[in-house]
Amino acid sequence: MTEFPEAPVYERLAHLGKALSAPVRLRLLDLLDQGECTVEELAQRGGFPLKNTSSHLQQLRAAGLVATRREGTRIHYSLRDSEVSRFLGRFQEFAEARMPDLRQEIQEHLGPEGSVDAVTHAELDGMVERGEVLLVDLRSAAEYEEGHLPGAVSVPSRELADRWAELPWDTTIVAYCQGPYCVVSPRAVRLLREAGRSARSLKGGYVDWKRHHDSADD
Amino acid sequence: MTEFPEAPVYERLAHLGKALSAPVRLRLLDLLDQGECTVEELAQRGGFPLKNTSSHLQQLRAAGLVATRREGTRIHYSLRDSEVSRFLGRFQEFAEARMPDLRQEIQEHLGPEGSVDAVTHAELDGMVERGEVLLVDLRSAAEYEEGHLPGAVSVPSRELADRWAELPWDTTIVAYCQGPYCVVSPRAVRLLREAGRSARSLKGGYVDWKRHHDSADD
DNA sequence: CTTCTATTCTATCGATCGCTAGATTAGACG
DNA sequence: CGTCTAATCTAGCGATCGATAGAATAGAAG
Repeated sequence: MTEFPEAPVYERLAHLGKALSAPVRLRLLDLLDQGECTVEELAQRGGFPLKNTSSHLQQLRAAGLVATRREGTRIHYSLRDSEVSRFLGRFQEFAEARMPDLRQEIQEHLGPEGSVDAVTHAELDGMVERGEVLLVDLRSAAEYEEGHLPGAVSVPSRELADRWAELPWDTTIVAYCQGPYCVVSPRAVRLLREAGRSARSLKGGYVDWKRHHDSADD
Repeated sequence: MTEFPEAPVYERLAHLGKALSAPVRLRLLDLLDQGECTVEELAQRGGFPLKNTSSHLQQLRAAGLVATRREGTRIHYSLRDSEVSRFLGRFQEFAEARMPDLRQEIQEHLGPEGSVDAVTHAELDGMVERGEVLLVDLRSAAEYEEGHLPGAVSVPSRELADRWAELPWDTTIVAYCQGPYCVVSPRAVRLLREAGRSARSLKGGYVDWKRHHDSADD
């Protein structure tokens, strides 16, 4: 390995880069941004093998990005503080801004409902003020309990197909799911539109909203 | 490799992390933050083999972090825009904030003159207003020409030992070098203090100053 | 103390990455 | 057109990393 005077400092800096250099770890961080989770929950939600997940989490811990809390036999992981969440937001924003293939990949992954058609935070604020919107939280009941947008109704995506008739017809539905790369809300919007409803997806999902609203408190 | 639904998106995001996961690349980015450079200059300043440097630079280019400009037979590299510089600043700040071993390493690397004793930007602004400071740029003449703090005098560190007597005795000397991890200015401050001068190092060096002053313009 | 569960530790394999050295391209100069 | 220089491309080696499976730990429950 090449040696240069400042090497020790840059090697430690590179630890942070390494922590952010594996797709699995980036996904885990986004999952943790939903709220505290056990290793098992993370493995299940992310679709990773358990042992693998554990190992990645420890790397994230070594980089100072996540914290652990023991409760009985379970270990709960969470982002170490809200700064981590904000940093992740900036990291993703920065990456999207200068990697054209990433932007394209996101477009393809989400479809138009999740990207170009999505409601921005500024738009949402205006719509909420004018009372012309119903916020629908598509995540699991557990995730909704951990925290959700003010005024949002919990309709887990699995139940949406059976329950969309309950939703009022006189307002636009703005649906959101976990985060900016989650396909759930774009899909739900497509379903609702096919049912003749006025529906849009919230840009960035819950995570992105939280990132912009944690700055003040916490 | 583990496959999960959002994998393609997170794989691309991980490209950015990978770009930031090698000490050499992080050093190159900081060097480029001084201004445009040819591959050869970078290799020389960083102390890396030329071919190695070229290869790393191309990875940075693939990640959208640096841009190239051809001029005759030489190729000049530079940060792609000032956003990159700001992002790097945040990356380093974030890493320092949550990796205790990194902070410690920096302390040891720079000594007290470069860390705890250093002048912050806010302090410097006040000192400049009151006219009680002489700014000394310790970098090479070429780097000084590329850009420097307003009012700074160029005294390349090699010449300092011969020229410190020229510097006025009635003001505090604030010396700066390339960046936050550069040992040049702390060393210079030590030398000047041993010569009975009132001297301090500028926290973060030229790069850090530039990062905070490019936000407005550019 | 034993048993059970959640998680981590250890060892191994294959893939990737960084470093090195030789061959090659792109442009400048005579 | 050949020659020179700067930089990149290619191939090979050793080190590291991620995935996997078996062994081991820490705490809860009996």
